[in-house]
Amino acid sequence: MCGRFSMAEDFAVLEKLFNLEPVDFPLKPRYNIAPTQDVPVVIWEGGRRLKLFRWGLIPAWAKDPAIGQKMINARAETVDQKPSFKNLLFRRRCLVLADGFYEWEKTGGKKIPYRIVLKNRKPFAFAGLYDIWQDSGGRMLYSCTIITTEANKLIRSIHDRMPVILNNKAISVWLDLGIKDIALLKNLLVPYPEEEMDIYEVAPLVNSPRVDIPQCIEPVKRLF
DNA sequence: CCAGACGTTGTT
DNA sequence: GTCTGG
DNA sequence: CCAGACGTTGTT
DNA sequence: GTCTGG
Repeated sequence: MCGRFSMAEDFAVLEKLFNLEPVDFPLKPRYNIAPTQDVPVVIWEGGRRLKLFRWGLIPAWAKDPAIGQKMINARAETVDQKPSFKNLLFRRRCLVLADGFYEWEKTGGKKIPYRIVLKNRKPFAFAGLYDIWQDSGGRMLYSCTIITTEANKLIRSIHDRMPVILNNKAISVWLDLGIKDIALLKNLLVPYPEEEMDIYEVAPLVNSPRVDIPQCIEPVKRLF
């Protein structure tokens, strides 16, 4: 699963790396992003546009936006079958930008946080879906979900699910809403190669969603 | 037909 | 135990 | 995802 | 909106 991640990179770097249209708002570095918070996403609007959407998908038909707290992930295996996601797969695909994500290893009564990054330490893109919800006053609320798949060998050591990360080629396909071939799209929703990733233990201070400081992404230093 | 749910994860 | 808030 | 709250009444 | 259960 993916229930927490980081995105501390400057937007200028993201512009260059992902070929974005000029970004006209500042991005604060985030070391511990939790569900219900705004996350940087990219959608196609005559170019790759960076936006901030709320994490936790609130479907257009929802009466209570609280449902979004349960929709932080969508399973790749069933995303084309679930009523909540099926249509979005064709109409509202997005990227969610990150530079690392957290998974917790649960053994016995203990819970140890780990951070997973790319070996090249560059930001990357999760495969996401979004929707637009309107409150009673007609105010639009954009929200998104991150697609998950089975864990690769590296991550399987602590957890059996991981978010889908798209390489450059897959990013272009995912953002092209002209592409509606389900098989083609689902082929993108696979585990990222473990040989291109690193994993390391971090301090439990990351557990609290209120803590959003650089120490969240630092490796735990052992005393021996 | 209408009513009611619509999700994931982990654990048991 | 389960739900809500971050 | 984890942390933290979880209730009512009446009074200010 | 769309699917499932009754």
